[in-house]
This record gives sequence, C-alpha cells and structure tokens, in this order.
Amino acid sequence: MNLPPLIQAFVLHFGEMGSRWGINRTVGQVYAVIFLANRPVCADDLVDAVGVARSNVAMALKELQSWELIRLKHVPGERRDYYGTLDDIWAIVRKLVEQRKRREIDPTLTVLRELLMQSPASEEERFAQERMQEMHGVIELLTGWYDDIERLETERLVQLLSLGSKIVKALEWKDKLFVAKGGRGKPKAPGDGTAERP
Amino acid sequence: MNLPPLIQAFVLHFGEMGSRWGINRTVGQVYAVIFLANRPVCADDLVDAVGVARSNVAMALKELQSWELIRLKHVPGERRDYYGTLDDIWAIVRKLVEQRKRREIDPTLTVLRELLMQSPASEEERFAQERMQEMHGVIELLTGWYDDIERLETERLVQLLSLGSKIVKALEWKDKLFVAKGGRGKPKAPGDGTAERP
DNA sequence: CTGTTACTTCAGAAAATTCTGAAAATCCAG
DNA sequence: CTGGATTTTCAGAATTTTCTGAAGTAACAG
Repeated sequence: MNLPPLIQAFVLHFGEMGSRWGINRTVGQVYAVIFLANRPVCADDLVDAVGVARSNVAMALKELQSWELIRLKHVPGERRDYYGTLDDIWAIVRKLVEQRKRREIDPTLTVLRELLMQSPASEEERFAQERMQEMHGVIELLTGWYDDIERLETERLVQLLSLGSKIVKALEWKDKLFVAKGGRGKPKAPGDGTAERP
Repeated sequence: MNLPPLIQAFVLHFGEMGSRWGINRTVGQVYAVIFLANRPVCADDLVDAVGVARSNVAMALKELQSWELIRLKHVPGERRDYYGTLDDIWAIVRKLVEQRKRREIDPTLTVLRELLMQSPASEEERFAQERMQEMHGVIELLTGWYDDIERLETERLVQLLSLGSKIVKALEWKDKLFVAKGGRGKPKAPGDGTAERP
C-alpha cells in the first residue's frame, strides 16, 4: 500500500469498517481510494494504492458497480477503464440508503407478506402472526416515509433535516388540520404495528 | 429444528438475512424465535427450536444481549434463565437504529474528526480532506437529525412518519419564518458537506 | 494478422468466522 | 458441604468468505 498518510488512514479505516457495513475489506478500501481521489482512478492505481491482487481489485470494482456506487469514467486518450464515485455527496447517501433498503429490508417485507396471507394452525402461530403483523406495520410505515422523502430535492431534504424535531412545532400548530386531512397511511388502523404489546 | 411451519419459515428467513444484517445465522434465528414467542424462552427451548449446540445458543444470547435486543425475564419458580424481546415494536426499532448508528457510523465520525484536524501535506491530501469534510458534513447533519427525532414520543414519531413529505407543505408555508429563526445546524455554511462537487 | 495491453474468470490457497463438544465454573436446594 | 442443574468458556473442527495467480478472453494498434 502506497498512499499519503492522511489518505492511507482513511482507507485503512474504511477497510476495517467494511465487514460491519456488509462489504469486505478490499471493497471498502477500493471505494475509499476512489472517493478521495481528485481524478478518475484505474485498476492499476488501485492495485498500487491498496496492495492486493489485480483480480481482487476487479472483483471489488464489480461489487461497487453492482451497488451503483461507482461509475465508469472514460479518460480521453486512455485505453484503460477509469472509475469515479457519484459526483454529489447527497447522491451517494441516497444511493446507499436505496441499496441497503433493497438488500436488507425488501426481502423481509416480501416474506412477511407471504406469511401473513396464511392461516394460523394454532394459538402459537396466531400469536406469531400477530407479531409479524406488527413488524410488517412498522416496516411499511418507515419505507413509506422513505419513498416519500426520497423524492424531495436535496435542498428541501437538507432543510427538513436541519429543522430536526423543530418540525414538531408545526405539527402541534396544525395538529388537527393535518390529522383531519389524513397523512399518508392509516397510522391508527388495527394491526398496523403501532399497538403496544400486551 | 422443530417448529410450526409458519414460525419456521420466518425463523429460517431471519437466519438467511443474518449475514446481510451483520449478525450470524444462529443469532438471527434465535432472535426470530424469541420475537415470535408468546412467552419468555430459555436456552433449552432454543436448542430445540433452532437445532444447534447449546454453546452456540449461549453465544447467540450473549450477542443479542450486547445489542440490548433481548432481556432476561425471570419466570417464577424456574431456575433457568428466560429471555424476551423488548416489549414494544417501536422500542425495538429505536434500539436497532441506536445500535447500528453506534457500530456503523460513530467510529467513522471519530476518525473523520481526527483526520480533519491534520494539515494536508500536498494538493492530493488537501483535496482528500475536502471530501472528508463533505462526508463529515452529511453525517453530522443526519446524526444530528436523528438525535433530535429520537427523543420524540412514539405517538409523535408515528405522526411525523405518516405525514411523509406532506410535511414539506408546512416548510413551504413557514419557509422564511423557520429559516429566519434558524433550524438546528447551519445547512448553508461552507464546507458542511452540502456543496456540489466541481 | 500479430503482439501488446487490459479486463475477466475461476480453481484452489489462505484467512476469517461460526459451530461444536467437553470441561470448567456457577448456582442453588437440601 | 454435597450433588445436580445450568450457564460459560474455549480449543479445535467445520464452514464460509476472501484472496491469489494463472489461464482465458477481448480490444486494439501497428
């Protein structure tokens, strides 16, 4: 590995975090190098920078492309493939959330829907299904919120995030009005996951 | 493994998802069994339910306790340790988010802060530090929002989530007022991660 | 064509993680 | 104390994941 100290420290950290983030060390390090680079980066640069086999770099690049976190960027007059991250940091955040939702949440939502269709064959199963219903309810609420928010322009999104819970003031002022109009979804419908456990 | 079909399907799914969620199969399955159970569950029940070695169940329970996702629940007149999940599904969601933030984000925030203290020794490092600054900015904004929101009562939280992007209407109405008062943070300050990449 | 450069694939090696069974420690009842 | 029930620990086995080097494929310049 052959990088300036500041960059190397960041790259090593991304490598260590990789396993917690559901990617492996090489993928983490490769992404870090591309993220910090002020120009597109090719496979040879990466072999040099992270010090692993070329084939391993190829795998990491494939993985990062499957996440849509890096993009091919052709450099004029170069035969090799160069890669860069998404341009804007918010585009990166959006993509990360989108992909993790797709990989970590959507499959469970599908399974829950299937299992909630079936009829319980015992009291044990009936109770279990109730719990699944609760889980389904919160996931629907959270992903529904995400689907809604994700469409906002970045400027609006940043505005919203900056407000934090101050937004609740608005809710308090407009409480009855909003509730009367009905928000997205039916938060008080039975079995929507908002009920307390007995 | 010895469970009713509906429950077994859910438990197997949790096992498969385990690796994507950063826990292992046994931990996933053990949690699923406890989550669906109608009553506190002991180690023997789990050995029976998921069909792995007792020591493996003990490890899984320790792991789940370190996540604070399960709790010891003493059953009167029983010597063995019984476990249950947090009572309310929203408490579970909150705990999950809290723990994943702690494990997946906080360490990076610490490293970023350290590296941003240092002086870049080259143009390459200067640019890299700019990127780290962008990353630091978005993480601060997102975690700041989380710290704020996380304190809301569940009822308010559900209300907020149900509204989704309808809340932006409120922003639009009150736009200048809120901005004048100043939201949490300084979304337009330079180097806060909201700038576009050149 | 032919030789060079670059990317991809893949079988097996290496490393990391998970799992087990046995032994040790703990806890309580009598 | 003593004995049984229960939990914890841990070394090594089993499994899974990651990584490498070599071979294969593709693209292109001359």
